[in-house]
Amino acid sequence: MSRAEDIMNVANHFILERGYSAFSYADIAGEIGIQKASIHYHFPSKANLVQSVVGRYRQEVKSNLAMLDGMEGEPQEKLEQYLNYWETCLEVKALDICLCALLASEIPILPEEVRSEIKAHFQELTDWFTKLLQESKTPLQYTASNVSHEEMAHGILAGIHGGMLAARTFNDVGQFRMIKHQLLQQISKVTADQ
Amino acid sequence: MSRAEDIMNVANHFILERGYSAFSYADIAGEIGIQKASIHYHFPSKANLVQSVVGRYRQEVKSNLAMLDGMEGEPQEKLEQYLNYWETCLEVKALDICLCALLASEIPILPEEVRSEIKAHFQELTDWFTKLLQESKTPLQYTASNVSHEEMAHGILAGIHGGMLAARTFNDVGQFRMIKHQLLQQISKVTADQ
DNA sequence: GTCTATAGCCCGATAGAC
DNA sequence: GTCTATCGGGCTATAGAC
Repeated sequence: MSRAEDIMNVANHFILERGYSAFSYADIAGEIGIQKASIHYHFPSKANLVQSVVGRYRQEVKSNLAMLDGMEGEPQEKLEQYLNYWETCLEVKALDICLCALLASEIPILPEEVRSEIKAHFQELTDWFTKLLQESKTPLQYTASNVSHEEMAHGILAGIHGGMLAARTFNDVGQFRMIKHQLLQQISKVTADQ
Repeated sequence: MSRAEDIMNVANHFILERGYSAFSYADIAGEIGIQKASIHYHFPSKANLVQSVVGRYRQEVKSNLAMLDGMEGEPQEKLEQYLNYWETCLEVKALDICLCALLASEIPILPEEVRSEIKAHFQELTDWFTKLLQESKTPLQYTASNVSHEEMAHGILAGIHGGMLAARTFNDVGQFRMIKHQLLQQISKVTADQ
């Protein structure tokens, strides 16, 4: 693995732990065992480093969503897989939430390059949720309640982000599982006994 | 208004804008027109200052919830009023979200005094939502979907927090309004034509 | 590519005059 | 209560040797 990738991996970890403004080149250098100046050789500025880390994260998410798109299965099952993915991440380490959700709270002080990456990521996820919901051939619970596909997609994104923050705050994945269950019920099929 | 209150007001503003680690005594001093040392006279440490600001915020929320408790009206109407309150805050200024929701993303690096205030606030809000939902005499939409009162309460909190972050990220209250509508539909009464 | 050294600035916090 | 002055440390970023 290249040194640049080492740096991005460690940076990713420290951003999740401390946020944009509270992690430093010194943190990364100390963890890898190099000097701060060496990081500047690979990533000239902090804005550049974080943009690279977020860009890499976005690519990873995109390829995961494309993989789900290529699979058999109903739309709700794909959404469930996405939720399961994050549940597993939180089980391994409560710190491990969506990089963009974490950085979003620092929006006003982020460099513009990073801010636009975060917005684009949220937009992509919402579009993906919306497309999935539209693809469903049978009516889902929320459609009976005067909630549009787009509103539900935004509701899913907000629920996931809020649930991640709650799980992290209490160091308890159960907080996320409750949101997951509630969201999955909303997008479940309407059946006769309901 | 006392000097200590001035300081807390300005601190509140800068925390919402920059978060815990990126706001400074110098920011506050500059805004008010005093010296950094004067702030240390009123609030010995940064942890102490932020705990005071969060404590004051929690008191304010508590008294608002108590006011809603004392009013006539169905449980859903009280929840709607709470959502309307935040919608108005966001309309005035997209920065103005829940202080604890904002600080929650910095949980791992916050001083323990602040961390426990945030947890306690989330717990109080969730308890209030749960109590309201239990009080409803008629079945609500979510109860038809195998979602418990407690799960719905957590879903409301997560939705509000995620919605606030989205509205702030895009500087667009519409992002919050969609969540509000979706949540209100879930807690609306089950009627014959649905 | 990595190092040492350092510039230039910001930080929280304290001492002590007034 | 507010000030000036300062301590000891952090930060991003750069210059230049190797």
